[in-house]
Amino acid sequence: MSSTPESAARHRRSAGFSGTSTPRDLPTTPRGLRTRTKLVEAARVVFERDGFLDARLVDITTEAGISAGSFYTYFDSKEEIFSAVLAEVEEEMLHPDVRQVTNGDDPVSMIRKANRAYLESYQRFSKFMRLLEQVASIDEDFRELRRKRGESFVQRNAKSIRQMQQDGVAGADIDPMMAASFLSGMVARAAYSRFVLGESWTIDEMVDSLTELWANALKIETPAS
Amino acid sequence: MSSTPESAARHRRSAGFSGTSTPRDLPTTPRGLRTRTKLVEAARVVFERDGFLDARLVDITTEAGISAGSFYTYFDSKEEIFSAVLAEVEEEMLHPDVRQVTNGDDPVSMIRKANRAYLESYQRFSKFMRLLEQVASIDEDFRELRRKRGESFVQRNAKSIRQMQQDGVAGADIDPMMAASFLSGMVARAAYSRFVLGESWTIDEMVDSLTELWANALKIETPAS
Amino acid sequence: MSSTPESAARHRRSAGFSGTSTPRDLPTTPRGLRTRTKLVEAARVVFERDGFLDARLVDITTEAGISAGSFYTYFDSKEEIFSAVLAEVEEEMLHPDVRQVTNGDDPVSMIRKANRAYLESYQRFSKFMRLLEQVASIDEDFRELRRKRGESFVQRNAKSIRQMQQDGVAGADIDPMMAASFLSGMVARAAYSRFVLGESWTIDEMVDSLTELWANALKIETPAS
Amino acid sequence: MSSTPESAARHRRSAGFSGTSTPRDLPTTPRGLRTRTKLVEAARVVFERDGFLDARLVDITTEAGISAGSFYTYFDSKEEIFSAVLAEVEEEMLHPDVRQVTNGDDPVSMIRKANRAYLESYQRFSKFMRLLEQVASIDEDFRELRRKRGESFVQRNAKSIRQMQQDGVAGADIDPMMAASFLSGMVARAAYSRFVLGESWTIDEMVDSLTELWANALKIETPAS
DNA sequence: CATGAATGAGTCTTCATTCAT
DNA sequence: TATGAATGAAGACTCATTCAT
Repeated sequence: MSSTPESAARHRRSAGFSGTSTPRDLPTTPRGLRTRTKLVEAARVVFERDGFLDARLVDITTEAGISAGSFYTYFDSKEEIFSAVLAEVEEEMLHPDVRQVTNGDDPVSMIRKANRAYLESYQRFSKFMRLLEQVASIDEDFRELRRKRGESFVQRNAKSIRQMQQDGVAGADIDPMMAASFLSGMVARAAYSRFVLGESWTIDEMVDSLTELWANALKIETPAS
Repeated sequence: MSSTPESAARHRRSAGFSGTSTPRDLPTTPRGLRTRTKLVEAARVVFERDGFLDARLVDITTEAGISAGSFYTYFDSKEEIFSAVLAEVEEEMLHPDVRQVTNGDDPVSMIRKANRAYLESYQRFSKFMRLLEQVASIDEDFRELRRKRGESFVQRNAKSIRQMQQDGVAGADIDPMMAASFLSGMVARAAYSRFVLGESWTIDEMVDSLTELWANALKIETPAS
Repeated sequence: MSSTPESAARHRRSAGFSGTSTPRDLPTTPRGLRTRTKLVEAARVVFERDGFLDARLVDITTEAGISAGSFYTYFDSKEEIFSAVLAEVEEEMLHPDVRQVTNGDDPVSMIRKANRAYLESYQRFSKFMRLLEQVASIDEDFRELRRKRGESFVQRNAKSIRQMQQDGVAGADIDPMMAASFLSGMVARAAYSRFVLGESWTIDEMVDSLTELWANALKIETPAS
Repeated sequence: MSSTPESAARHRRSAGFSGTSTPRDLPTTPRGLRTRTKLVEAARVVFERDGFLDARLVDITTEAGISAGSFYTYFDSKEEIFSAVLAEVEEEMLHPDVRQVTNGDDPVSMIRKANRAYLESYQRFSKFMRLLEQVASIDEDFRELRRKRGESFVQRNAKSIRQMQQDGVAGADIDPMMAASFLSGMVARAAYSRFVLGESWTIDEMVDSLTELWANALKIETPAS
C-alpha cells in the first residue's frame, strides 16, 4: 500500500507467532547451519525493507541466494522465520553494552542514562522497531508476547521507583506500577515519533526533555544541584 | 494472522490513502446516497471486526447487503472506503460532547478533564483505535496524515503550557512543544495499553495517575492545596 | 484424501510398474543387502499405513532409518520399491502352509477348504490387499499384471470343474472357464467386503455360505449325504 | 502412472467426499447454472479420460472453456465437483428404463433380466465405473458411502430370495442376506472383469452363465421347463 | 444504478530427485 | 555406500477488479 502501484501488497493470515509454532531444531550440519543463517539474515533485510506484509518468501530466498523450495527445509512460514529474526535481533540488542546502569549515580543521572540508552538503541534498530510495530498491529499473539516482555521491564522500573520513595527521593503518593508503565510508555512513544515518524528533534534535546519530565513527574528532589 | 490456517494470501495493488486518492463526489440520487451510507457502515463493522488486511471487499458488500460489483460505483479501492469510514468516525467523535472547554477551571482540573475525556473517547472507539493503529503501521501515507493531525493537537497543548509558564503556574525551564508532545504521547500510549492490549487498570486510576504525572512533570503549582 | 486438509498435491512422473522397470540386481555387499531389506520392510509398513499415494519416499527412508538420498542406491522410484514389496509379500503368502492339496477329499470339502484358506489368507494380509486394490485402480500396467496372475488361478479352477463334470459330479451344461472366473470372483469380492469394507460376518459363516453357493452353482451332487 | 512419462500423475489428499463437504447451493442465475453445468460435464469428460488423480482443475476449466479461477465460484475442491459428477451420472443411470422388472415372470427370467440390465448399464457407464472404482480405492469416506448404497440394493435382493424360499422355489437352508450379497458381488465382479479389465466374453455368454450359476446357487426349481 | 459471474495475476507449498561431501 | 541439503517443476487457491446484462 501507500507506495507505487507496481509494488503489490500481500497479506497472509496463518500460523500465528507464538502459540502454535513449535520452533524446529537447528540443522545439525555446518552447511545447513550456514544456510539457515543466510536465510535469517536475508529475512531481516527484506522485512526491514519491505515490511512484514509485502515481504514474499521468494524475496527472502532470492536475497539469501537459495532456491524457493529450500525455505521449507528450515521454516514453515513467514511467521516462523520472523520469530527467528526477532530472536537474532534481541540477542544483538543485548550483547554490546551490558546495559548495567552504574548504580553509584544519583537518580536523575540514572534516569538520563537509561533514557539515552533506550533512544540510542531504538535509533540503531529503528528499521526493526518499525517492523515490530507493524507485526504487533497485525498479529494478536505477537502483541501479547510483546506486552508480556514489556511487563518485566516495567516491573523493574516500578521497583526503582518504590526504592526512591522509600529513600524519600520520590513523591510518596505516586503509584509505582502505573507511573513506571506510563513513563516508560512516554519514552517509547517519543522514540517512535522520532525514529519512525520522523520528528526532527535531536537525541540530546529528547534526553534532556524526557529526563526532566520524568524526574519532575516523580517529584524527584535533586538534593544539591 | 493469528487466525484460521486455511485462509491464504491476499493481494492487491494499493491505491494509497491520501496522496493519490481524489475523494469522489457523493452520489446525487437519494438511492445512491443510501447505498453509499450502507457501504460505509458495513465497512466499519467489517474493518473493526476483521482488521483492515483481512477485510475483503466481498465481506463488506455482503454485510451491506449489496452486490460485489456495486462497490465500484462508490469507491475505487479498500483504501478509499477506509478513508470514508475514518471521516465518518471522526465526525462522530467530535459531535456528541462539544469538547467542554471549561475555561474557568484551574490548570490541574483542566488537565484532568482532558485526560478523562481522551480516555473515555478512546474506550468508546477502542475497536476503531486498534484499526487505526494497524493501518498506520501498514501505510506510510496514512501514518504521515495521522502525524500531521496529531501535530495541531500538540500545538494547542503547547500553547496552553506556554500560557501556564507565562502565568507562572508551570516550570519555566520546560520546552513546551516537546513536553506537549511527550505528555500527550504518554496518555495516548496508556490508552492503547488499556483498551487495546487489555491492561486492567480502571479509568479512574488512570486519570488520577496520568494527571498527577502530567501536572508534576510541568511543575504545576496547585495554589491552594 | 479423506484426511487432513492441510496436505496438498503430490506430483511425480511415473516409472510404471511392469513394462519399463528392469528390476535391478540385488546389492552385492552384506551391508547393502541389509539396507535394501530395511527399505523394503519400511516401505511395506508405510504403504500399508498410508496407501500408495500418500506414502512419501521420505516417510519410507525415515521409517527405514536411512537417509533420503540412499533410496536411489537401491530403487529408481516408488513403483519399483512397491514391486519389491509385492514380491516379498507374495513369497510370504505362499510359504507358510504348502497350500494343502488334500486330494483325497470329496469335492465339497475341497471347495470349503479352498475357500477357508483364501479367506484366512486375505484376512492375514488384509492391509496389503487393500493396498493392492488401490494400486490396481491407479495403474493400468499393474492391473494387467494382476489380471494375468488371476487367470492362471482361474485356469486351475476351471480344470477342476471340468474334471468334476467328467466324473459326473458337476453339472455338464456349465461353462467351466466362466464358472471358475465368476465363482472365484464371488469369493474374492466377499473377502474384500469383509476385510476391507468391514462387513461384520464371521469367517465361519462366510465359508459355509460361500461353499454352499459355490457347490450349488455347480450342481455338485453330494453322494452320501 | 502407467503411462508415458510426460503424463505426470498428481495426487491430493483433502476435503474428503461425504462427511465434511456441505454441497453449496446451485447458482441462481441462468448464466451461472449454465456455467456450472459446463463444469460438471467437463469434469466428467476429464475424470473419465484421465482418472481422478491425474485430472487437474485446469484441465477441467479448460475443457469447460472458462478461466481457472471461476472453478471456485462453484466448487471448493476436486472432491466436491466429483460428487456433482456422481450425482449427475446417477440420475442418468436411473432415468432411461424405469428398471421395473416385470413381475409376472418366473424367477429365473427375472434374474436373467436383472443381470442383463446390470451388465448393459455397466457397459454403458464403464468409463465411469472404472473411475468409481479408483475413487473408492483412494478415499475411505467415499468407500463407505458406496457400501451403504450397495447395502440397500442387497437388502432388496435378500427380500426376493426370502420370498422365493417361502414360495418353496429357493433352497430353504440358504442365508438370504449373505447369498444376496455374495451373488450380487459375483455379478458386479464379472462386469468389472469384462468392462474394466477387458475380458473378452460376450454379454450374452455372461448373462447365460451368471444366471445359471445364480439360479443354481439358490437351488431354484424351474417347474415346467 | 444494480447485479453477480468471470477473470487472471500472484504466491505459496510439496516432494521426487540430484549431488557435493 | 551414505548423507541430507538443495533444487525446481507443478498446481492449488485467493480475491480485487471488470463487464455484460
